[in-house]
Amino acid sequence: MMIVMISPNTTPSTHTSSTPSQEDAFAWRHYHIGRLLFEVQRDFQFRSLTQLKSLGYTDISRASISVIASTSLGGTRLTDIAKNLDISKQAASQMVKDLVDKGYLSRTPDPSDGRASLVTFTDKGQQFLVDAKLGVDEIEARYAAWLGESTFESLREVLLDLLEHTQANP
Amino acid sequence: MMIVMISPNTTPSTHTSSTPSQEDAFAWRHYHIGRLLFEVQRDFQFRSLTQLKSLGYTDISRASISVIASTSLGGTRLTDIAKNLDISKQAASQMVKDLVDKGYLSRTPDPSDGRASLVTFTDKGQQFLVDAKLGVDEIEARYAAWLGESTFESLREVLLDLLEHTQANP
DNA sequence: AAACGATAGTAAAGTAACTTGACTATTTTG
DNA sequence: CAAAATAGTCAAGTTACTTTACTATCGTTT
Repeated sequence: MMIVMISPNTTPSTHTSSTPSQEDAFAWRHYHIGRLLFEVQRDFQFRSLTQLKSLGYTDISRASISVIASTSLGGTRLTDIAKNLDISKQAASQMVKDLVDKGYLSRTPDPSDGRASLVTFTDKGQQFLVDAKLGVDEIEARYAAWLGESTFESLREVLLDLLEHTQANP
Repeated sequence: MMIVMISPNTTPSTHTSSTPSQEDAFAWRHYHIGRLLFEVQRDFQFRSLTQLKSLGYTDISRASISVIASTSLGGTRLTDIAKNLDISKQAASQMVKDLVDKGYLSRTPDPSDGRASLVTFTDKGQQFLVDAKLGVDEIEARYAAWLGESTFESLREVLLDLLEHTQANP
């Protein structure tokens, strides 16, 4: 499979004709890949959270979402959540406790290890996932409309490819 | 100008042959654009912070970087930093105070407005920007090596294009 | 089988990065 | 010029963490 992405048809930003200023030497600050990723990611997060609030999920924060995203339907150990989010076990414990109190998650003893317990979704938690997908789909449709369907899908694949490399080379 | 990005040559993930499970209905969780952006962005942030620490910048946090990124060389008002980061003026004030105490930023009265002051870079702050670029360049080179130069540059342009749309449609 | 180090998790206290509410000093608007 | 808006501060509270110290279970070694 080969997906071809045509980049936006902008004129190259050579900056040669305009008045040179001190800022030019630091123009990279505004266009480096980390910043672009950050800004776009933040836009997505904002839109998603706004949608969730409009659906009545007013008790869900960014941190909550990151914990929920680290929890798989089959159940996930606290330690694995902590590792995945790169936070301490205590921090993960507190966030999970909060989401258990709010009714989205629950904890059951791990049958294969007496020390561990598995964090799982409650019915409410699974319903949250279903509802969250509505917002995600809407945002993706919006992005796809802006970029074009094929460019958007290619963006997804390139990010996935990049992610595989980053995970293989920590 | 037209840049063509060839997506990674992966087999399409149809998931048709493997054992269907409850997880399949929620597989979108792992591949939606928000998550991919988040994970890649976090990788970038981690590598950048690691590099900065190795250069001796042990007093710079993620939040510090976001404030520094919101400050322009010509000087930026506190209010604008707050708006840009979508945090309260008080939070921005505290973060700026911290970076002033650490010697990266300074505040000068705004000649055009008696209420306002401009946040600017000290020499140490400008040196930080120069040093930070080293890490950014290194990470970008790494990403480009993984993706291919043209795909990487196209990724940058697509993100920039997307960002323009998100900013135009808040 | 007892001892030992590693692992899963908790408890409690402290810190970083915020928010909210109340306020002052300027500036802009009508 | 009065009124409303804006730029910023002060103080107190909250969220999302970290650090230090600890218990319980597990796997391994001898």
